[in-house]
Amino acid sequence: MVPAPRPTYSVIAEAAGVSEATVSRVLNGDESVHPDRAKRVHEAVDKLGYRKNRVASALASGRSGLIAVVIDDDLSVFSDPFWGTVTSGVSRILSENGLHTVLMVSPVGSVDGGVAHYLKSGEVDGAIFFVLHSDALVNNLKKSGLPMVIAGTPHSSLDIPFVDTDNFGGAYAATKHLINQGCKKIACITGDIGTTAAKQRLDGYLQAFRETGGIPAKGLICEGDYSLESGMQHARELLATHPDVDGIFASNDLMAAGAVTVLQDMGRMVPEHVKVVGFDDALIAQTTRPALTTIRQDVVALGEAAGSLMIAQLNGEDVKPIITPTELIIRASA
Amino acid sequence: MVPAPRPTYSVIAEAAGVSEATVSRVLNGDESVHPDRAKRVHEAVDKLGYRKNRVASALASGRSGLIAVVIDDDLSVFSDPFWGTVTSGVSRILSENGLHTVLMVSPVGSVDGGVAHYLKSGEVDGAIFFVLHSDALVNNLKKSGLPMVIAGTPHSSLDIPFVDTDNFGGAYAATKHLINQGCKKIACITGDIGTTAAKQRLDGYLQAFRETGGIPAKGLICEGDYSLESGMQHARELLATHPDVDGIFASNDLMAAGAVTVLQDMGRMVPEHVKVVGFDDALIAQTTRPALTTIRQDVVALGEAAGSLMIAQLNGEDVKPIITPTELIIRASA
DNA sequence: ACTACCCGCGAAACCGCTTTCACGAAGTCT
DNA sequence: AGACTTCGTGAAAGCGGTTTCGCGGGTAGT
Repeated sequence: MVPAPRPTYSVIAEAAGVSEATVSRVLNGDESVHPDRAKRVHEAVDKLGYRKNRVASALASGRSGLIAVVIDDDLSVFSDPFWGTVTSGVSRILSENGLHTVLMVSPVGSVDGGVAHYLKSGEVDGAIFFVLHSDALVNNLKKSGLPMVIAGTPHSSLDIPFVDTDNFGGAYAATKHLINQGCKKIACITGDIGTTAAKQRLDGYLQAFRETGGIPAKGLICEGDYSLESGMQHARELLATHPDVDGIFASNDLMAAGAVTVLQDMGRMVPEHVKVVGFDDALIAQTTRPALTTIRQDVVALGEAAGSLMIAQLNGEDVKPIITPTELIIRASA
Repeated sequence: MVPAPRPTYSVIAEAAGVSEATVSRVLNGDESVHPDRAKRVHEAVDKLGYRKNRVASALASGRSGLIAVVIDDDLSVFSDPFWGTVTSGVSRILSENGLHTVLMVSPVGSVDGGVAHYLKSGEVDGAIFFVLHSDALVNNLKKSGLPMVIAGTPHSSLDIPFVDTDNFGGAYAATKHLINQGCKKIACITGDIGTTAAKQRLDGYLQAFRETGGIPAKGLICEGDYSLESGMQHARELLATHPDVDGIFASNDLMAAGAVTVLQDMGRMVPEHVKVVGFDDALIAQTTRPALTTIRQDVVALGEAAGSLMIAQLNGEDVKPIITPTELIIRASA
């Protein structure tokens, strides 16, 4: 079966009794067309069920209406609901602006892999990166003039707009909360320290600590990797080296949950003996027993911020980094 | 700064001393070009760093190399890591075949919303749907001849290829396991029964039950909605109406976790008094105490299956639905 | 040796839309 | 009233590939 051939400008133009150029003007919102003619065009479009061929449009105008979302798959990040949610936020904002999201889940390390080629091929109008470990690709692409936005704080200070959660402030608030709850010996389980988020959260913890006048004892800071297992492992070590630890700030909920499990297995009660605060307010924060006190980040808002930064850029506006606020969610664990 | 203008066929053709037509042939793998000339073309391409403009190519050939992945956002599905993972599987397979993934997160109910328009606009070569509640859009699009794949079993029997987990078999295995463990009174907390997955899992439960010669007592089957809360709520009801329940099969891990929490709060021990089996082998299955016995589905494989079905279809091959197997993971809860 | 094919290749049409350019009509200024 | 703008519009030239068509030369058949 041959799908009904779609009408083109030429048939619309004929039906409306105008030229193709005028059809184009009307359909692209050019104000200078006489209202009567514009109306005729719109009628023809409706009547014939015309839909613009975006590929042809892209070729002629040089704008594809496509924005790439590049997710580094080194860590199979995408199975983390966090990124899925960010992506859906991005996608929503973009589609509200007539743009579409091209998803690229791929290792991003290389400066001339498939992703790089694609981005340079001119098929997309911009790219949003979920950057974790390396800025190499982004840095390299900067020269090409492609509009870019980074979700997450970049490592080097490229002057590329980025969006990020207030990691520092959140971690600070979390630690402060532990202090206010009377904790004297507060440990920190960091995330993968190769990520800027982990560093910033550690800094927030340190800042709160510093304000108490003290310095974290050796061994109170352990480097985890955001996984459940690392939370468990470090909780075990902590208990061994610092049996009197009475507060733990973990850089994400998963590690916090792991720590809670271990603490309980080792006979410590949460929050009576040890208080625990996580980060993210992921689902697991609610399902852990006791439910986790944590730092909520508005993930959808983060995605939307990334999307709107991209749109502002395409409109030639000046853009500044956006840091989205966090919120302390107090539950049972601290 | 003007980005360096990219070379086009005409400069490649000139550099290689052939016509543009020949360049096109070489670059598209047409065998009929003399090896010497082909070599000259390749050399020119390498030397000049030529990259094909995919938009122009798409316009001329009618193939855009883009596949849409359409996710119904009625339920903010995308925050479920499940779909993120499926998507990354799809994306991987597609990009291995030179195709790109266009993500559309949007309510899909309407037959002529933005998504529908886009898909009909010819900008994509195919579409993969994550279908939950309604086949309306897919059904409508079928007429357009667009190659489609459905992830999840469709409600009506459109003859559109789909991929799905073996929901029936998994649920059957789960229930069977409970029976083998000596459970006499086994309840089922279903998922949102408007989804085919929930129905199939219920059927699997019923089948296993039937083979014991019995029929589930009134009230042993409760309709949940895949949420933690609904798991908790139905567990409470079950305990009230059937205090002697000794086994629960929940249609996903989240509800299973909810049920476990309630059981424990009500003084029942898991698995001693009541055994619980979930479905999915989500992260929460590992963090729940006791850890959940569950049915694992290979989510990445599901995505890859969807991608390969699409590719087969584009190649004009005959395609049949793919059902990916499940696996019983025995942990502590049953 | 002559017609019939086949093969590799270039010329040119074409994909459907955007945008520049120039033209005629209408409006403005002196 | 004549010269100068301004404004709306259509003709046409692209955008950068793909694909059809047909030509010239070599091979095959009789």
